[in-house]
Amino acid sequence: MDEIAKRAEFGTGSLYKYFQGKRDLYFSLIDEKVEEITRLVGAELGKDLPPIDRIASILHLQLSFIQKNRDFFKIYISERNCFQWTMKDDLGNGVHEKFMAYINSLEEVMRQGIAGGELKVMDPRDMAHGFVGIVNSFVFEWIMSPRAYSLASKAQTIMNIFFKGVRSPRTRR
Amino acid sequence: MDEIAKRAEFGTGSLYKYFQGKRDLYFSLIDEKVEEITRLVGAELGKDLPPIDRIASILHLQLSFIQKNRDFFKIYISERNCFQWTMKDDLGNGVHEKFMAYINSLEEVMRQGIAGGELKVMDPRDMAHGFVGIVNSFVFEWIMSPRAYSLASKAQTIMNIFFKGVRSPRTRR
DNA sequence: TCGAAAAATGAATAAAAATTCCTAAAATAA
DNA sequence: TTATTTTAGGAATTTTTATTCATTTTTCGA
Repeated sequence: MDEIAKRAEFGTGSLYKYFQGKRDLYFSLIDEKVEEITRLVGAELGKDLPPIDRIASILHLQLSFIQKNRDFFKIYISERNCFQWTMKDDLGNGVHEKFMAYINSLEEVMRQGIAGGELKVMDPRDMAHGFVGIVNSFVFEWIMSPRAYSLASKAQTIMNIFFKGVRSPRTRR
Repeated sequence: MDEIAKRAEFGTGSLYKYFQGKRDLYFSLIDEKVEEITRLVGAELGKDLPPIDRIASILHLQLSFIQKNRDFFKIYISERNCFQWTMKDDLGNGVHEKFMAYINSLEEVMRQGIAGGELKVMDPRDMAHGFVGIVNSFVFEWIMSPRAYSLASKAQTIMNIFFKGVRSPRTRR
């Protein structure tokens, strides 16, 4: 808290005027950003697009948001998986709930894609998990790396793997 | 440390006979398990199999290992992404290096698959990242959930998404 | 069985870090 | 301008938790 106060050019005690305590401060920051990306994705979902384009546009949205907020995502990624916090009380729970809401929206998009015949008949929740998994992995790699490339440039690769798979067509019976 | 000692039925001080300190204890445990799975995967890579079967068998190996060590992976998953530790010193670094070695092996398998024509021509590193991403996502979901299903049962789904993608064939031009 | 060496113990210590709270500064109203 | 309320500051306090170390217990060879 001393260090945060110093960097923010505040007195240590002043932090406690704005936040209940350390955890509250921490989760307020997380929540603010999560709220922001949630709103953006929500707006995108409002548009009437074919499922595949919808997924593509959500993907672009996310990648560019992450690229613009790289320091935040360094924290968020580790947070999302940190059970110590997540489990303990409702502060962490809120973040987890927003992530679940996101998965649910994705699942719904997948369901529409299946209904419309654009996507294979498969559990839409599994599809959603597969998708976020691929995305997370590229995001994680990008954050860890010395960032010599643009994250957004991976969008096409992600789409290709997720929609078309990596197996060569000529091996298909 | 007091709590660990209590649960392990040791005196607090005794822990310091076996470990340098808290971090050393922690990473020793992580390292032990990571070593174990690394050995198993290494043995599997030694076998002479076609790339796709190879990936399938590594996947099965991993999923059943994770299923058998669920409490450990609860910790490991959050660890792998926790920059606070990872960055700080060489204890955490060791774990990260072993993960990278795993990615490198996967990349090599992908490369062979491309050379043999079974897999599409695509950056093999991207392929490797896509694969671990999908796997991680299902593992994460399984660990978080009340575990009403077997993790190993997701193997086929993972293989399908990764190799064949989710787009319905009939939409392909 | 005895005695020396090794191992275990946990209360005491030290270090780190969160929170409080009293004082000082700033803002606002009369 | 002065009085009053509100906000900021940071040293002091409290809490937490890792580590130490003097003491006890166990082990094991003679």
